[in-house]
Amino acid sequence: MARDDVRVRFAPSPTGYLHVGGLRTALFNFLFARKTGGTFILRIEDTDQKRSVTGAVEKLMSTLRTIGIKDDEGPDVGGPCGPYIQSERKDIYRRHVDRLLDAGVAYHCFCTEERLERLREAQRRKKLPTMYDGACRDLPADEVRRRLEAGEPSVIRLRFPREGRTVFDDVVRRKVAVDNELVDDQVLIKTDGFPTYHLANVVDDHLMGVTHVIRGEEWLSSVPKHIYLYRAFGWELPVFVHLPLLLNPDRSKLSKRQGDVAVERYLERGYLPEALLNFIALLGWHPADDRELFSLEELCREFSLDRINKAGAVFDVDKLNWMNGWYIRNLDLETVADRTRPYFEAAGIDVSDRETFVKVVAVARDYVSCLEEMVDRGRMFYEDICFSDEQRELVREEVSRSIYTRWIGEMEAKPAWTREDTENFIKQSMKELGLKGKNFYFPLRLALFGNTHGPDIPSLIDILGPRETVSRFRRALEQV
RNA sequence: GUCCCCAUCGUCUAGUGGCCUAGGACACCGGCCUUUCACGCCGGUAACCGGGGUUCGACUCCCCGUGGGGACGCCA
Repeated sequence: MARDDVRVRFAPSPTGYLHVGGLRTALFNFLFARKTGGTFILRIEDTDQKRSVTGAVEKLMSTLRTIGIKDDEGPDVGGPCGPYIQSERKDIYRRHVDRLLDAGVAYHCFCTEERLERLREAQRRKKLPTMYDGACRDLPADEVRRRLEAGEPSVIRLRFPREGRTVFDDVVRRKVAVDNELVDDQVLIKTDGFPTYHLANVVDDHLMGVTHVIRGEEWLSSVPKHIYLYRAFGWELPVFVHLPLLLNPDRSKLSKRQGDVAVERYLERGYLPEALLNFIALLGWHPADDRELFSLEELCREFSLDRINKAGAVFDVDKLNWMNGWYIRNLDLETVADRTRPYFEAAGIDVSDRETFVKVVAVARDYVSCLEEMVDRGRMFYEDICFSDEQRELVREEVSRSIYTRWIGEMEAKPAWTREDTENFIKQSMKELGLKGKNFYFPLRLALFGNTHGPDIPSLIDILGPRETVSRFRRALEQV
């Protein structure tokens, strides 16, 4: 299977955002191209004018770019098979459908949408399969010509054979068979002159030299139509690879209604491209061993079509959160700081003191599963602490006040204060005040950090610096 | 309703007839580490949908059920 002329494509429709299922399809295509040394094509399927959203193509490409999936050919980088936007290829489809018309493989249909709707309704009532009844399938040629010339709205349908059986191979499901009589006369060209997915997809895949069609399982049942088109044109079939669906927690097809499906939403909240890609690669695919932390380069090396799963996969946000947290904790600290910075700035926090900010990130990253959460784990280093009633009670206790007073005295007496000084004085003051454990540490952390739980005291004082530390003790002492 | 596809812990999955007393990861529970929480480390609970075959032997192969999903649009 390892051919060096592999050509695959990701062909999204520009709906305004990138669906996580789409990202998975894009990723698998990309990985297969990289693995085989093939070409990854990006093609925009915008043949539905009603669904077209302005700016969606640019947004889609920018999302793909930030996530690290780069196309070898596409609307942005060009290539020998352009244009890569289907709305700019209208005449190509028109030319091809004429060939089908001439060969009698397609026909004009004048049925109105209302008639079709009534037809389907009647079929449903009679518990029959819902499909076109072929009313216009055998219209006399002169009648067709007359109605066309009269300007009557029409579509062009595929004249699908009514007997026989279509059997085809799929890399994931092996053999799939469908009785031809159950395959509908699919509309190829709509009233507005635009092609439907089925026509555009087959024509473009052939013209663009696509060797492997890797896409979601929702397309499996329309493969017979596509195969019939390939044969009608006299073209070689691509290899079909239908990926298992991504599912909601209730196991229905992953949809907006049950959580976030827009990749942009995850990116906004600080899910790292590394984590998103790693996580999504494991949905429907598994490496040969038990590893599950992979960089994109490693995925490119390990990926193979024969380890793709058949069953649908639930998109488990819990595991994504764990994996994203893992990346936040294990990626280079400076890199994480760079990527975290915009979140603090958006919250109006001045983090221009880089050295301090990196320290904040270093302690905060142990607590979060996405970058957005870093702000709540780090803002107390930049903002005045606000105590709850319960916390204020602890701060006001005599022991607490004695700790603060003792520390202020010690720190003000010393011109410089190091981390080592903190460590030493913790021991010393504990002994002096006769305190230990939580009785000592909770009041201390509360005054400095605003919470009894959190990073260790030396880290807190290291980040705050002696001046701010002393002033926080004073503020604690002022609590009434 | 019709057709197609699928079926191992709650979830993602390993498993291609004996290596399975069914492995890993997330989540959950417990322990350790630690001044606390978190991180980390260690351990635990937890699954082969059911019934028939085939076979010396089935999680693995076949059939039938059952369950789930997808498609059935002049959407992709």
